[in-house]
Amino acid sequence: MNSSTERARQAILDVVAAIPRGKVMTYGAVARQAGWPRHSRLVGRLLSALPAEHDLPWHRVLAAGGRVALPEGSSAREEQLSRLAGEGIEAAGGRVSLREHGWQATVDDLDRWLWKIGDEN
DNA sequence: CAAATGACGGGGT
DNA sequence: AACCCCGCCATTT
Repeated sequence: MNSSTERARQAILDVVAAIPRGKVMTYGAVARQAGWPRHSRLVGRLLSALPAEHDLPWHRVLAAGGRVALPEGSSAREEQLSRLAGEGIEAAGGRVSLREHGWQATVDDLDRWLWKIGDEN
């Protein structure tokens, strides 16, 4: 297995895991945040092949413009819409308002999460 | 090794 | 807004 790709995988999944409830990020934003610009396709590829046991908020990752990428009519899409609705994210017409729910992690946000700082603050 | 394949993105029409 | 087209990238044919 390719080492650099493996590092990218780790970084990308970390970013996805850090997206707060009620917030969303696009594939491109996740890739850039992970330090692998232009790798938006890789983000989608990884999310499409997640291990059976995972607690990643994959439903918070959307295509450019806030569009739900999963195929129309697929059960996976329904699952995503359901999960989004479950946390107050409206996806009318298969589209989420990035202005309302778009999230850009700050360095501090990531550090706080990575080191689990602020748990009792 | 060339071509095809995607949970993609951006610009142009 | 809806398409189309092309660039992008790891994998698979």
